Amino acid sequence: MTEIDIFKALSNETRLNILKWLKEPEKNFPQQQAHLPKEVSIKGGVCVGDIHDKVNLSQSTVSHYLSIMQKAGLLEAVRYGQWTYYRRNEDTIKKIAKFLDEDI
Amino acid sequence: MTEIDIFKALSNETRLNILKWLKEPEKNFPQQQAHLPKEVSIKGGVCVGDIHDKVNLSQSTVSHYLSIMQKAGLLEAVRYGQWTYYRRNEDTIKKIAKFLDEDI
DNA sequence: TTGACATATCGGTATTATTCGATATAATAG
DNA sequence: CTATTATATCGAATAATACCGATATGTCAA
Repeated sequence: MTEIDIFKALSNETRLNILKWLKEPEKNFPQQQAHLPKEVSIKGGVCVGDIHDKVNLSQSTVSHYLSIMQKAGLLEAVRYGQWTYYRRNEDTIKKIAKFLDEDI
Repeated sequence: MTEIDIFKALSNETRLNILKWLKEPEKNFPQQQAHLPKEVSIKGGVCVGDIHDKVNLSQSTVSHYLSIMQKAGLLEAVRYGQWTYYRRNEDTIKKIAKFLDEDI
């Protein structure tokens, strides 16, 4: 989870798109959280399948990309039943924006 | 010169270091601009050889790295005689910081 | 307990990045 | 002109990344 890993994770169009889409999950994933019961909410989280549906890549590639972004700290994963919900990790995103602004 | 190219250029320790060093050229390159006559000044610029001296990589690799950063828009090159002086392109650096802050 | 679904991982191939030494080019100094 | 110095480019080896399809794992429902 170094700056280098973060920049590497950002060096790909699809991964950048996913990060952008997750800024407005309700808008970009209308079917969002359909699997979750009423009383459970994973704020900002979208499951792998829904992300996969928006991307013209195989399921394994999407899963791999999400894991790259998670390892870089850009996303966090919350498992609910058979689904994994990914959402932005705003802390890291802020941190790297600050790094770029102040240290580079 | 897309955001992707910029993030790729930033995804390398040496290149990141060069960018940081060029923030304070006088401090990091004491021999700086020794080849330039008194009346010529390339503000913030450091020649390839001086950068090469600070890096444990071959001359061809350093030259290649500088060209990657230039193509990404992070650096600009000014030729003076047989030397090429590279300096930061603050416009692009600001632009990418803003992009990360606002669009990601 | 079996089947179906969601996700992760594995093993492979194709492309791209890293890095080098050798050589080409360009400018200067004699 | 020629030798020297600075930088760029070329060609090649190795490592990393981008994908894929197949399979494993984990969860739920019947």
